[in-house]
Amino acid sequence: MTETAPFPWSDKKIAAFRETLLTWYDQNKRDLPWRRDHKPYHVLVSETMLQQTQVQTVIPYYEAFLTQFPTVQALADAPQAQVMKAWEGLGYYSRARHLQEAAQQVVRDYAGNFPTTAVELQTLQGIGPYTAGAIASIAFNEVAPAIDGNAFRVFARLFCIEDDIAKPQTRAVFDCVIRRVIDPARPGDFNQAIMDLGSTYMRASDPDAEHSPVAAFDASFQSGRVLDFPVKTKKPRPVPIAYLALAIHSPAGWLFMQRPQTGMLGDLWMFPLIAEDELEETLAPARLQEAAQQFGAEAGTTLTLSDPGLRPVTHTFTHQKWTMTIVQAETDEFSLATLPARWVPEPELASLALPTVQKKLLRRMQLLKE
DNA sequence: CAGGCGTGGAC
DNA sequence: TGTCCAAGCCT
Repeated sequence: MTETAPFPWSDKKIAAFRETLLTWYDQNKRDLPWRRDHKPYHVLVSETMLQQTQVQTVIPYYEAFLTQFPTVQALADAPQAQVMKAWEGLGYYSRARHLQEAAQQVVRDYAGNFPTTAVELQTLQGIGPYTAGAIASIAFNEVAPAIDGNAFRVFARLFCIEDDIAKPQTRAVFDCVIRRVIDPARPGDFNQAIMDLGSTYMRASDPDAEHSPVAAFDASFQSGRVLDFPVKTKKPRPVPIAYLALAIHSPAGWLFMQRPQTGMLGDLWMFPLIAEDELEETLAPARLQEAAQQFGAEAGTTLTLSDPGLRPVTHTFTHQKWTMTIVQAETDEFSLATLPARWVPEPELASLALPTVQKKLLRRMQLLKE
């Protein structure tokens, strides 16, 4: 479809689509925790967790998060470490930091009452065009599209839209189409119905377009090209990276470092890592000494290597594949340098926000169950 | 704009 | 094991 082509659906067809979609939704919508009410704070928390994350994964995190931080005020006032801990294992950790920042913005700039328009909502940290549209439509009945992966896929199929959804500029094409079709009487339900459709009959893999309630409106189905849509360029495969993970133990516990706020696994705690390409060969004791000195150990500190036999741990991220060789060492406690580092006794491991990759290391060392 | 940013499930 | 995917946002 080009920008100059006339809109392919008549007003009558648009009305029929809305009726069909919403009738199906009213009878078949999933019973999800965040559909119990339409409070903007609840919508914000759920939509943030749902970014690039499946419903099944989010449900327990959502329940626990709202128990711990029941109001936007409570989240704004909470210690940041507590928020990161609540996010542990969910991934994309900047979402947690941004979510709390947004709560603080609402408290500080809006006296605790959420702004009610998509345009204003987008000024809050972590809220982009999708989440703003979702909150505005669901909580405040604004006629605003909420264009996520489901909406891209559903409308690409309904209209056989060939534009590459991986390109940012494509959003405008879909925004234009959806504004034509969205039901102005029930924008929030319309957006959620599209998502339910996109996760059932019109899912990415193994779709069931034949039995879809909107099969009659589905141009890709009518032309036998369901799997040709949406058009989306593929992402590069993960780059392999080899690390040594330094598991340094003293009577005070294990040496952990807090990762920088920006970048991967920001604010979370891990063993110090050394990229293997920074090393000549395997880790000589002298190199371990050198590394320990960076954390504050004096030159004479004795480090005894232990348990060299652990198999490496692998962990794949979206864009990197890590292989980590664990180097365990025993030492006397030394005072840590200015780095964001701590000695962590084993009972306190549970109170730190640890990424899954760190938990894998601990499991391999049998310091964590499972 | 392109690329960075996690994790778990499905196949 | 590899590959792709899932209710995106930030820089």
